[in-house]
Amino acid sequence: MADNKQFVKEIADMSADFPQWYTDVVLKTELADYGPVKGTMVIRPYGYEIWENIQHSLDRRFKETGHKNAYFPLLIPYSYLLKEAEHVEGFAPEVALVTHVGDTELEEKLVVRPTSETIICEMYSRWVHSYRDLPVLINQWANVVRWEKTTRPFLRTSEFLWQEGHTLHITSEEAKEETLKMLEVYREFMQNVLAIEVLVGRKSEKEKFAGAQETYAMEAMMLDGKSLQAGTSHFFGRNFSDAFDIKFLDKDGTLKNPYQTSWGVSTRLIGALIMAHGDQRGLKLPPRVAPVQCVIIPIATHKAGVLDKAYEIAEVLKNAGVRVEVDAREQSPGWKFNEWEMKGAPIRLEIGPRDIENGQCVLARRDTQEKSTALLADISSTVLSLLDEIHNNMYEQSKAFVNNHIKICSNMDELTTAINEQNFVKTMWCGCPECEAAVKAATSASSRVMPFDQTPVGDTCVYCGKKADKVIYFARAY
RNA sequence: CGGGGUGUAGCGCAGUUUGGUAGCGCACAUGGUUUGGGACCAUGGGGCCGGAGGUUCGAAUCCUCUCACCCCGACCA
Repeated sequence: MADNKQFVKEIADMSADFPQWYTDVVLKTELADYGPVKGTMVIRPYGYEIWENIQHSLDRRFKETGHKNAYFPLLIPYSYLLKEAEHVEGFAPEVALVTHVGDTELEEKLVVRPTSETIICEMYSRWVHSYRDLPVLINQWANVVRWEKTTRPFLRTSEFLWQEGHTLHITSEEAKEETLKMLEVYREFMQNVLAIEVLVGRKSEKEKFAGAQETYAMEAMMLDGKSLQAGTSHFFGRNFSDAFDIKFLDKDGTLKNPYQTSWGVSTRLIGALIMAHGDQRGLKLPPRVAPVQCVIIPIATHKAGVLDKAYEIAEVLKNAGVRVEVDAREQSPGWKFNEWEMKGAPIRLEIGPRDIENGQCVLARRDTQEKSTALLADISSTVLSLLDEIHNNMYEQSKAFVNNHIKICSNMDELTTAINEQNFVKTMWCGCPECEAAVKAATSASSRVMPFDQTPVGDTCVYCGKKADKVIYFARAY
């Protein structure tokens, strides 16, 4: 027991020092490590496999909604960035520039993409001529570079991996529909794959993407009550198609600019699932992205038949589609139990001589720490349904946590208290940027989203007290 | 970019006040005993103490300057 306490001490106390807990978990579970250049991160195999699972899962959804993947270049002429005014202003301070090749200075500087709107628009302008070419529904999986001043593994790194969808449409309505459709794809993915409850809605003018007409986002609540913007979907109107001269000849014989959207999620989602699901023992991975869904710990491996049985069970589970690993290392079973709990494997299967005699094994679930015995005869169906049960339980917990930490407030006193007590605040806002900024100045909580359900929770602005008709969430954010 | 903190073995730390041969725990290697919640014994390998300069007979320790990283703010996915 004393040893166990010492183990727990290896990870910072979650409630006392959440940021340090986060960093400890990332490093000790080998999700990632720091790169040699400030702000860069190495995604290690255990972390990368989570990303691959996220990718596969999302990619399938993108294709089901009619999108195709493509790949655009990393380097973009600097002049492209200048074409859309708000976009430049938003990104210029943090773009990395390539100015030299060897000793020779380039005629035109090149931008290492911070996002790909500009180059994609340039290419679209060459490809689109007729209404028959629309809609264009393209996604790319890529890395982008944003030279942020402060960084943290997965949450904010100088380079990160993401996907960015870029679509063109004939009508504004169709583009808006696409914007909301992809937001819903993300929301459904968060619920059914990452088991995270999110708040979705529209961003305020201040919080919207540089160059967008409307930005929609999903916000996930971390265990410290702070919000993490987990994905965005933008309606651009014709801002970019105008700036980049994308034109098509419509049925009526007139030249028009198409309407455009973009939407993206990044490796930040890995940060989200760490901070939405973890506990004092470390990671708690949602089963549908866990690299190892079921870890098999053989007990007393020196006894004849134990290891063979472990591999036999692994084979059965693998054939049933379970991501399974036999941990045959020469550590003690207890050591492995703790390590795999820290690494967040949803199910641990213990198999020893006693079990083999009885044709059973022990299953321990990570989410509740409960242990049960299961018959080997139908182990795959037991494990599969337990994985689903764990997923459902984790999602329900996430949902309950969010609901318990949303406070409806009608004035600044209530809001300040609620924010300081690590809650999201649901309140009314008059819509003016001054009130929004004032709330942030007073509490460091920023506006997150205006939910689609605008059922009023009051009728006066939380800051100025004047008549207000917008329901909005405020929270401290990552 | 402001405020705070930390750099000594792979990890966690002691040693710095008061200068005098670089230590402890874990991990690692070998052999043996163990194995159902972080096993034990024995032996062993591993460091020019973040870097540069200075003071000194002598610097992990004192002085100056730097660099890196972490945290909290401001800015952003």
